[in-house]
Amino acid sequence: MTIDTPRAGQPAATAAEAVQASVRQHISEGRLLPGQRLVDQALAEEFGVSRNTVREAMRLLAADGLVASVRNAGYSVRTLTTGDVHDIYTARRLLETGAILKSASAPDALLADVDQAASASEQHVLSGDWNRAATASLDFHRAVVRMAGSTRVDAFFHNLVAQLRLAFAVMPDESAFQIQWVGRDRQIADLILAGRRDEATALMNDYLNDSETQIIDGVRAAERARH
Amino acid sequence: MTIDTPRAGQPAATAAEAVQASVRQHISEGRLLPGQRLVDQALAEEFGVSRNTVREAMRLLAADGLVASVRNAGYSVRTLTTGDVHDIYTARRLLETGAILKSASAPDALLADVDQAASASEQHVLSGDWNRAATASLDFHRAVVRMAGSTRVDAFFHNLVAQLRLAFAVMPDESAFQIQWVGRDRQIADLILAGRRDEATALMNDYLNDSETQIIDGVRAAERARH
DNA sequence: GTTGACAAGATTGTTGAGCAATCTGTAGAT
DNA sequence: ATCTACAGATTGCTCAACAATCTTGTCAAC
Repeated sequence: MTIDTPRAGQPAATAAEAVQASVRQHISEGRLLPGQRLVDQALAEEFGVSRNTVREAMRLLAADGLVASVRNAGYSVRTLTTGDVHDIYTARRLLETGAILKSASAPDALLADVDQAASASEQHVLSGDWNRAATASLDFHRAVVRMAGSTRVDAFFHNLVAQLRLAFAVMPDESAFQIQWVGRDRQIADLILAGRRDEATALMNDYLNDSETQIIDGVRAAERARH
Repeated sequence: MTIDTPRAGQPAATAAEAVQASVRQHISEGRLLPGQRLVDQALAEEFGVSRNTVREAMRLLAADGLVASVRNAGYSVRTLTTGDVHDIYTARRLLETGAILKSASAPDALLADVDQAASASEQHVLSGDWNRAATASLDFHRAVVRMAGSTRVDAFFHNLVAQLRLAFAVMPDESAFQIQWVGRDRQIADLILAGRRDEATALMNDYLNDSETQIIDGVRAAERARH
């Protein structure tokens, strides 16, 4: 692992935040796989910071649920159980369908974001880049949740999605898994924009149920393979 | 401030977590008021731990939104703006009404918890203890959200409520503010238990709107009083 | 009286070394 | 094969120190 150049958006005010952001990004991009151990001494040397600084970053990541910690034994990239996946999808159903129902009172700009995110996702599929398509699809869902109008809910959902990526990483064929959703994103977006909210929520529920089923199968297979 | 004896439930595995839990509790109970500065050197001495340990606790509290931090200037108990209050109530409307709609598929035990929490709240009003009544009322709302069936949503809502307490603290007459809700909690609980979910969500929405209005007025008054 | 510049103090951000507690894995004894 | 004891690894935490930066108080200029 190497130190990332600070992202343009957030200049990473402190060293601990830079470490946190970098490790989080590595996890999101699948460069750090679930179960991977994170030894603070080693991280400190790689990032060129002190152990205390790494520890602060690890604590924050652990609070976010991305890193598991066992006292006096070590940190590691979290491995999600099937129970975790179900919990995350239960939360997604609540937030995403709820946000659709509240879309009646959402400002036009947020509706436009939803439309745009669905289109961006389609573009990446056409150009065959499933990895970007997957990211764009998640951005679409974040745009949906943003319609609810709460920055705190946005942040929570953002973290939920980051955790979900831990499960994506263990899917046997992630490209085939990811590509199938894009068309459904478009359908949901159209129903939202048309104001047909009940149909949109129904479709969203189907989507989430199907996605959950597949991921739980994948996680279960990975669990068995580990033993 | 003094060091709390570790709570029975969670033995506070590490020193940093003990500090975090203690400061959080002090904030919840109104012993630390919004704007109060939290100097790590001073906290370290009071808790008998090192500065680094206090810093880790402050970072976690800042991530939770309970503590504000300005680089090289200091930590302080967060002061909520009217925008923050609105954001929190927008989140509450989404989560609480959504949870009620999902109560159809909630296990009986969780419904029983909702009933019990509403009753406990009433009891404390009868015995005139508005402070406990307020806590019990919030517990009722947490029980409602728990019906949604996601531990991650529970934790998020728990934190949301903790932030809201920052606003309660600046209400001119908190006892009068708190007592008025208890009867409505009971009504909502009865509608949920009767399976009249649409009426329950409508009543919940009214409740949250009224509560938001009053708190925003209180926060606005406190803002003016500060200048 | 208000404004602005400047210096002094306070506080955080971070480092680096060090020690105790505890987990993990290994080698040996039964 | 199972259990035990030991050694190594890793975390949790402390302490002292220094640089960067924010805040406050002072003083002069307008």
